[in-house]
Amino acid sequence: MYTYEYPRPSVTVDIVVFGYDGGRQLKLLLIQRGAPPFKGQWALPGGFVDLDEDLETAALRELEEETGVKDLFVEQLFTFGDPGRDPRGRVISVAYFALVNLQDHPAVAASDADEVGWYSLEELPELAFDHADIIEMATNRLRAKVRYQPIGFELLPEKFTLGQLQSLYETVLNVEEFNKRNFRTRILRTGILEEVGRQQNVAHRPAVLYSFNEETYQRLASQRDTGVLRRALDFEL
Amino acid sequence: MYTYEYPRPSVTVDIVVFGYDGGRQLKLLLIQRGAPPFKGQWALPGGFVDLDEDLETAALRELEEETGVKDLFVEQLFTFGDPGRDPRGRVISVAYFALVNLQDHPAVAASDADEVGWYSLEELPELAFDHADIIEMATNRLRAKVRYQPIGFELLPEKFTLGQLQSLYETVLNVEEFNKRNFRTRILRTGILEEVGRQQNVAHRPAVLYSFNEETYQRLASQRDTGVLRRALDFEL
DNA sequence: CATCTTAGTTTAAAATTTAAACTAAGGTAG
DNA sequence: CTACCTTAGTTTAAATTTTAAACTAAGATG
Repeated sequence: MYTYEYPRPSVTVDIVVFGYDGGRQLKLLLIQRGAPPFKGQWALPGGFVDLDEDLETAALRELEEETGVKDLFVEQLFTFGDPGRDPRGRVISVAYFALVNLQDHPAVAASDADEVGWYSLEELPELAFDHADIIEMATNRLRAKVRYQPIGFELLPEKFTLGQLQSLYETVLNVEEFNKRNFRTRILRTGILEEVGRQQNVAHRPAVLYSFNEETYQRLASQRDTGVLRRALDFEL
Repeated sequence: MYTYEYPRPSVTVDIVVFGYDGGRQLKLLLIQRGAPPFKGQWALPGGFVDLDEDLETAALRELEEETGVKDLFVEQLFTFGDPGRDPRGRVISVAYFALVNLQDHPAVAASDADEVGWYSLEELPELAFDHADIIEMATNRLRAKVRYQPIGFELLPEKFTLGQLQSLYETVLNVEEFNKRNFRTRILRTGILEEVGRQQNVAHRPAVLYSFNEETYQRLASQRDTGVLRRALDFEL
């Protein structure tokens, strides 16, 4: 038992993981709760923060324990602290936002006796706690961020074509179709893509494969020259 | 005394308040700590969250208690939770980011026996805890945000001239001088400014006074038409 | 070898951005 | 009352960027 002079809240982490499989829908990683409260309902992966553990570490640990997913892009989203958001008492949750490509992280090893699943963002089940709010904020963040930081690459496999990249942007931004020529020109102009080969065995002209050049990106970003990126990623809607 | 089955961290809020007085430097609101740890050193306003109180409410309450400043623009910045960031034990701090104009919130009523002061952002004293990191992140957020959201208005008095607005942007972004004609054209094109009179008793041609039109802004922002704003606020550096 | 599908280019018209030279409106000093 | 100082604000033409049409390219398949 632990005793303190003043009352203290519990602190948890929750993690919103977006996945992309090349289709027209983004996916979201959810677990089915095996214990009360909200037993049987779907929720975000997450759990209590250990006292000697960094917040981001806690989020990644809980994610791996509950879903087997690891090695992915992650950043802090927002801290949800409404009194009353958790029926067990005052629970403050630091929410994280993560991106992963489903090719490289396909199977999800269920553990901790909870079910795990990838849900289409447009067809989510009823969610526990205030997790619907957290997901809404994460979705807004993704849509905003994709327009000024090259985070889209986190959702694609190591090597990808410009067509795949364009489909991803169209999916994230929920847009019918961008102008192909201009998408190509804008993206390539930034210099953050690197040619790394060609498609094999496709029943049409094989596309050039690209990979994301982190080095060039860091140079652009640090030079305060983010205008190049912003202008390139700022598609007409 | 309060007893729990598992150990719990303490949760605090800290608030980074930027002020602007028309000069070439942004100001930051700091308090001098009256109690250990870091007694006598300067720090951000902040304190412990009450158990039945919203996080933002806690930040605003602590700010008013410690500095007398209230009624200002505020948003969540980031949650700092490194084990070891506070010598008293595990303390997780939800940091907030705030903007205020110094004309309307000039005097700062010291209370709680601490000293209070506005410091130039370029000449900060040594700071307690990890508050230097928090301030650095807040400054980056301000510089990034000013380019795609019209938050600059929060730092100016109700009525202002285009010259004042331009000076503010030059100060925030640390830029010598923007092109006057283009600044004017871009800002006015958005329609978020409203003419509300003229300067009086100035030794030169009196400028038109403007105020921020929240309604137009909301309309633009909700229409997903944020490109108008981004393009207008995206100054060449 | 014709045909299908997706990849990728060239380019001219339209739109926007840039910045130079200019005019305007007050106060102040003599 | 007039010349002059300071800052406000405009007009506009040249330079640049964006847009989107019509086109060519490359491989697989039957």
